[in-house]
Amino acid sequence: MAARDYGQYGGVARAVELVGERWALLIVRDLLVGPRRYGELAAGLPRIPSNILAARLKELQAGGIIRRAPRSRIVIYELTPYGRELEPVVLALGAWGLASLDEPRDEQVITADSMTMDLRSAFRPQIALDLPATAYAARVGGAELLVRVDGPTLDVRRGDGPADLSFAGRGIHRLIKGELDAQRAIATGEIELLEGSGELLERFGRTFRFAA
Amino acid sequence: MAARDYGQYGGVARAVELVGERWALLIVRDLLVGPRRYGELAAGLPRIPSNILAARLKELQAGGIIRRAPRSRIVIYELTPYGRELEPVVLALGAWGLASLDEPRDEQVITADSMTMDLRSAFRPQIALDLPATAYAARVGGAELLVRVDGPTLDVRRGDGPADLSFAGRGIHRLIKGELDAQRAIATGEIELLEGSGELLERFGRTFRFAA
DNA sequence: CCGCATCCCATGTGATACTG
DNA sequence: CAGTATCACATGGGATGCGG
Repeated sequence: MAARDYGQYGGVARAVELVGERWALLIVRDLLVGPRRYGELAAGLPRIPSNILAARLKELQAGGIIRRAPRSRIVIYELTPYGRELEPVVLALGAWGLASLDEPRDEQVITADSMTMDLRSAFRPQIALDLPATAYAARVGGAELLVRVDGPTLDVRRGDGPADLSFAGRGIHRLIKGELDAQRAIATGEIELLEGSGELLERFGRTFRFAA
Repeated sequence: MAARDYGQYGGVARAVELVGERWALLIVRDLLVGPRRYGELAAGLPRIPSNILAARLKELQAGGIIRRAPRSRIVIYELTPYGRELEPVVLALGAWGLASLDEPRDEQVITADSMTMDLRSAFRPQIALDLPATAYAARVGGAELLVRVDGPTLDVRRGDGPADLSFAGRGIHRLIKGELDAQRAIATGEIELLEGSGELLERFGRTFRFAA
């Protein structure tokens, strides 16, 4: 049950003993978006076997990374303060991984929490500072996100709502990476504009951009 | 042979598919210190089975993270530019892991490369800026490191050499974490002063400090 | 030697089924 | 809903072998 150890004494070895097991960092990623129930985690990690999810949750608790939310009638998992300190790690890892993403395969899902963290990884506060506050509604796969940018602050939440620009499509990551121009994305149908102007999609592309 | 995938399209999932397998990040950690031969990697990862090391090296090559150094008669592994972009990730992960390190168990080894990255994780350039240039020689376990701090720059290399302070002992991490005061470390023998003053050990402790 | 490849067994993982 | 139980299978660990 205890994570297998590497026989080394050092920061990186200790870290991978705590969160290096398969699925562990994806659980942490989703919990960085917010506290989640067991079933929500399972839904956000469609291919994780339930016994593995249960085992990881125990290990992460034993490691002091997550805990069951106290004084809550239902079971809710949340990060401890120490677990929350993984945020820069996960954001950096996500940014690094974004760089080598190619086009999504049909079998690959894009979940709300995953997309949320990708947007956080790619968000450029300095750029957003000079742009007017904007609300975007994005639909990708089954996930609906409401993305509010206001100066240097970013707020992403699930669900729908009023937005300046509403769009859908699985080409969002490639737009963020600069591989896909906003105009072309609309022209080829890789991104479908539901409401709002193409200019706002360009603004989105400037606000969220993977910095090589 | 291809890393098992998670069925998700996103930055973090992609990243853990590339470097999430057991031992992979420790190999990257050591290669961040410098190019290494197969045998050097094996020596720096004492408990890795040779077949696993061979498998990981292939996977990391396939992922574009490492390569065999070109125009070299002997086999040398080094990071690609993309692999080198993992440095902030590994440093952040190392710093996070340092926070939950307790005392080293006897069976745990401290390797030169591991210690080097821990020092990089804990180095505080702003603090060092106001301190005189100093050379430290540290011996911990079997590893000998020559640590040169000059203003905001840090240089760590293996081996011995002239130093202002020379010390040994397995208590260095706890000194860095502030759990152990320099005076006490000397008094209890957790750190043995070979050459130089206790004041220099305090300077070391201020220069390398894990920032919670 | 160095850079792996093979073999065998223990352990971890994945799919499915099941329970309080 | 929140997990256990079970079992087939893939992967990891340790020892050993082997060609260049």
